[in-house]
Amino acid sequence: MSFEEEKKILTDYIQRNNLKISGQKLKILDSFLSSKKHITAEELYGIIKKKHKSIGIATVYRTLKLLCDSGICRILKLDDGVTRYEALYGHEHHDHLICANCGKVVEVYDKKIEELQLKIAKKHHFILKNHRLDMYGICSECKKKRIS
Amino acid sequence: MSFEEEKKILTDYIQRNNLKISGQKLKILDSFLSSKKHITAEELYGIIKKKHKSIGIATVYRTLKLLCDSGICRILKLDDGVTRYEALYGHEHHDHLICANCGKVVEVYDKKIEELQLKIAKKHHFILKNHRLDMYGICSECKKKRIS
DNA sequence: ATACCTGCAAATGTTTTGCGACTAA
DNA sequence: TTAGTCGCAAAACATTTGCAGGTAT
Repeated sequence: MSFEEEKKILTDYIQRNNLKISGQKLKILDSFLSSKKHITAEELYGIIKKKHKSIGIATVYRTLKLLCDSGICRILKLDDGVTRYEALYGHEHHDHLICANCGKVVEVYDKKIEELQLKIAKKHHFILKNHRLDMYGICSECKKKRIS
Repeated sequence: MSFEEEKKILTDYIQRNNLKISGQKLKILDSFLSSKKHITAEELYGIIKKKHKSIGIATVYRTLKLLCDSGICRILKLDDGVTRYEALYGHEHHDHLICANCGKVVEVYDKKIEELQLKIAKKHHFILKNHRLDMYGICSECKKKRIS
């Protein structure tokens, strides 16, 4: 896989902010983009460590923060309390439908809900920047298993 | 202030589960209900410690968990990463409009949004249990101060 | 009496930071 | 050359747990 577009976003951001590119940053970016959605720092660290044994977890944390700052990903906190990171580029805004039993996450989008949020914000004189809508329920598979 | 209703909920829950009432639990309940909304364990601990110097923070955590279990409050995690607790009794469901600059939280409710969520869940064959909608923006005061 | 509860301190788990050596620009 | 970066270990936090003594039922 090649992630030229994200790489460009990152290097542009790095140059604009007088930072420096490095093999570690690119490797972390690559592993992050190749990974499943909603990955934790520890999970990503585990993946990268296989190829690049000497890397430190501090570098993973530092780079994930950099990726967020540059707009490549965003932080996602669900109710389990662990911080996860979600790729943003080429990934339209969406909300989450989460199975409270098996943890499955479905990404959903509803234009009307988005509009209603803008309306609410306007009513309260807020300039809406972003939002998070996480819906918790029981998915059909878990429902069948009668676990709930 | 008296919080007889919440006290009853708690003592009922305690009796049903063969637990024991204690001065600490009641003091923590009282301080929690008297406090501002969306309090953290540390903040609550600070408040209680003024009156009841010997209390331990472990007891605060244990009691907040008990309050959640008994339905008096619920956990609320915003993007700042700290766990907050929100009173539920006499407090209908609502969503949050949060100022990304000053941290102000406005509680909002929109029936249509609630309905649309049920519809989305249904479409994906989920039984919706609950949800969290947090909208982040800039409030009118901060907007005026041109901080954003 | 018997569980449960408490405060304390230690343990845990996650994320951040200080540091000396290293490296990109 | 000179910042920024790295890996490491230590520190910083938030939260949980083990324990020995105390307390409600």
